[in-house]
Amino acid sequence: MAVTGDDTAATGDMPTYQIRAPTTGLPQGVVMAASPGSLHSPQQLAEEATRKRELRLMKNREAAKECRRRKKEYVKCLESRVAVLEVQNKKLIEELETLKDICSPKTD
DNA sequence: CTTTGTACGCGTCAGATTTT
DNA sequence: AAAATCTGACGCGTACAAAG
Repeated sequence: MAVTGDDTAATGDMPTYQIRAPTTGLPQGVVMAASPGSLHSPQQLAEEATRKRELRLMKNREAAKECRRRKKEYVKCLESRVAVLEVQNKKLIEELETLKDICSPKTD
């Protein structure tokens, strides 16, 4: 598969798929921590840390899904653009050949 | 039927980028 | 500057087709 570093950099065109969504709501019902000031025991602190980590993982999980979805869409866009350009290119080549024929000096 | 190769999606981490 | 968000890379599991 050979995955080596940057991709988009080569072409220099802005990856449209990385435009940010206006608002990122939490996936499922996520309750914020009860005011951090009210935590004391190492036990509670550990639980809080675990909760924070789980929340972060959960958010990142969703973010990754969304990121992949956008990228897939972006790739589809590029592919259809390629298809269009290929057709266009073919037509231009044909036209060029026709014009060449018309303009070529006759040998009689 | 089993093995092998390939494609795909997922969760996670680390680092870059953007927002506050 | 800190927090939040995004994304490339990696490893893992699953599905499926082709080969043996």
